[in-house]
Amino acid sequence: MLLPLPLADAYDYSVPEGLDVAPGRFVVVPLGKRETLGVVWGEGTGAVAVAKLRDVIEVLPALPMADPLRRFIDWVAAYTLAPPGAVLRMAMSSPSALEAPRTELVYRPSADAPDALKLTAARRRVLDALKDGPAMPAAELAHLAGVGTSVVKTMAAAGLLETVERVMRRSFPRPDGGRDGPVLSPAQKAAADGLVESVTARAFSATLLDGVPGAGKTEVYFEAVAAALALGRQVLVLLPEIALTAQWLKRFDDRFGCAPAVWHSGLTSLERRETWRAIAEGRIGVVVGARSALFLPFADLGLIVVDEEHDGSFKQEEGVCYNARDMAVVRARLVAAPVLLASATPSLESVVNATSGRYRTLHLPARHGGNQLATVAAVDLKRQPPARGRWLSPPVLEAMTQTLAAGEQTLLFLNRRGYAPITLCRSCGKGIECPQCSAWLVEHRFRRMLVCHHCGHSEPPAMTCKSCGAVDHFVACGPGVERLAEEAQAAFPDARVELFTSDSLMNRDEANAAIERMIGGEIDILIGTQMAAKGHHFPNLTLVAVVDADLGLNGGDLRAAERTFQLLYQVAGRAGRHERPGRALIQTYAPEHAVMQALVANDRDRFVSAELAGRAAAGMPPYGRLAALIVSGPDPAAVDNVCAAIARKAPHREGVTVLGPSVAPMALLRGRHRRRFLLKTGRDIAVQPLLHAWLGQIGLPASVRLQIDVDPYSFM
DNA sequence: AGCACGCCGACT
DNA sequence: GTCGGCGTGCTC
Repeated sequence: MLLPLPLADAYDYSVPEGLDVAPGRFVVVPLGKRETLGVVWGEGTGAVAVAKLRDVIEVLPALPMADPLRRFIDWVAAYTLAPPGAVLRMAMSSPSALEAPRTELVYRPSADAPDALKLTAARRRVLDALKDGPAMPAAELAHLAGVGTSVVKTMAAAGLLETVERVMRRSFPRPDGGRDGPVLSPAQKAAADGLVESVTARAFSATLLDGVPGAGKTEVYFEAVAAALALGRQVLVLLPEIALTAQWLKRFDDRFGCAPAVWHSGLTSLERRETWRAIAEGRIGVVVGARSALFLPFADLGLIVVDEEHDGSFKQEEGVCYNARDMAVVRARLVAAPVLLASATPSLESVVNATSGRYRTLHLPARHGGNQLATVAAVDLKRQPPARGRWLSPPVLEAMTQTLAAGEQTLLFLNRRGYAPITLCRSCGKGIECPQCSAWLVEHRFRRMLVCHHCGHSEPPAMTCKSCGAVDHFVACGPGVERLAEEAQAAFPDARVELFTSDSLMNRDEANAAIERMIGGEIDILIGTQMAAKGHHFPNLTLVAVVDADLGLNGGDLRAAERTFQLLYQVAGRAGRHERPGRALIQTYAPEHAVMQALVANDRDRFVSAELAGRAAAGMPPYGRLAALIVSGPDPAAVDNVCAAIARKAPHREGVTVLGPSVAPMALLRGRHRRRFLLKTGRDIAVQPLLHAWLGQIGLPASVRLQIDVDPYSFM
């Protein structure tokens, strides 16, 4: 039995006579003093003494976990070096879905109905209400017939009605794949035909759909969704959580006549349970979800779409470290279904897979007469700096003035929440730090709090400096979106300025309302973090200003340039997506940087080739493999001891380099001191056996954790 | 992940 | 004298 716990292996149990424990069955087993759920994984190994084995308590009536999903769990565990049970846990995210579903009593006329003439008027109305209709619960029936429930109950007692127990299930509307889609351009049509073909082939294939913003990628993959629905198969669409917006759902509804099932962290336990079950029973046609949806128990998965496939949020960096984009390809292979990766700025990994022929590529050029790409210009902050203590440069202010005068909208993009990223004491020069992390506390004026963006610690702003005791000597340094809003409002007192961040908009409804206000023209200047930049189309938005384009380039990690390019390309693409031409202004201290040059020249491909050449020369992904080891614990000395042991046993092999230990950029996180190793190997070396052999020899004190991140995305 | 066991500080 | 804090270790 595999238990959804971070145990090294499956556990063996004895099976009492008469229990059906076919592989995949969900079971309840004893574990220590408690009971836990598990899944039958296969025959026991015999490694545990028979005397130690305990009996399976119960086999649950739930549908068994399908073979491809079990193989997927094993595959992910083997690849990420996570305990298989930890991966299983992600596939059992709604344990209550395994319990026997709740039932209700419903009433229908009994077969031997007596002479209707002998009935009272009330009783006749009850029978009329049931005529030709479905059986229904007493309350509903009584309401419909205009009687009390006691009439229904006595009729049942008298044998006029009979009761049936019916399982209560939430019903999900079936998206209609047969509806006519929009008229596609010839290029869209060609791409859509290619995708439909791979869906009907009912075989594994991987396709990269590469198209500029506004080229109509969604419409194209909706054709593939329709084809899968026509075959009666299920579809999974993975989106970055932030891009799962009301606008996306509306487009889906317009195309298929109803909403898809959604899967994300915000669902209630009831929603999770009903959705999970309906997916397992094949009653749901399309699921749109964040990365965790990859582990849902699809009955008959016929297509996986990973939209915005380059997005870093597909990478999970805690617990089981996996990249949902890559694992989606694996899952598709195991269920023999096609997978589609879509992006306007494909990841370098996908670009290489496409050019090597592992993925098929479909290109979507910009549509004729359709959306014009914004013209992008860099503002050199060395030559045209903002006024002291301000963050908007003269060219940006000038462009905003013109845009306002034209009655059009501006987006100021700054990927920094809060008022100011650092608060300094003017007297001693020290910044206010998080007590648990090596990070500055960020001032949030909106919430009147100092907040750590890494661990969630927050404290009210103090008057006295903890370092030197100076009173009221604090000064906010650097811009956050809240401060930018203040500046924009001061510069344009008559403009309607609004903040669009996860702090100012507490939930989905508030965010949707803000989007509606923006679309409805009730906002002149929108100020936002990447939340505002992803997945929204604002028809009257014609100016985008990137306030600090260099932000993502600092730190200089492997993907800094790639990430910055992808983000800014996407942000710039927000401007002028309809009839109006748009422009994007990018404030930077490094206008000569390859990222800025590529953005200004709108030359994505040249940037990608240059970046790939650099990666190839350095033996970095996608041309080499990386694995990160993060050693952490509350006691730095204990952490260093473990690091020393790891370093001593480091493999010495051709094509294998071990870097570290080094103090992690986030040297302290949630009170744990952190050190990092980086294992770098050639593409042809399997890192898992290497890591297994290496780290298997390391003994860990209980307080020290060793996290393995195969294919790391960030380097914090 | 739970849950117990175990060894050191403030309470009836 | 105990209650209880969470570090450490085990569960087929």
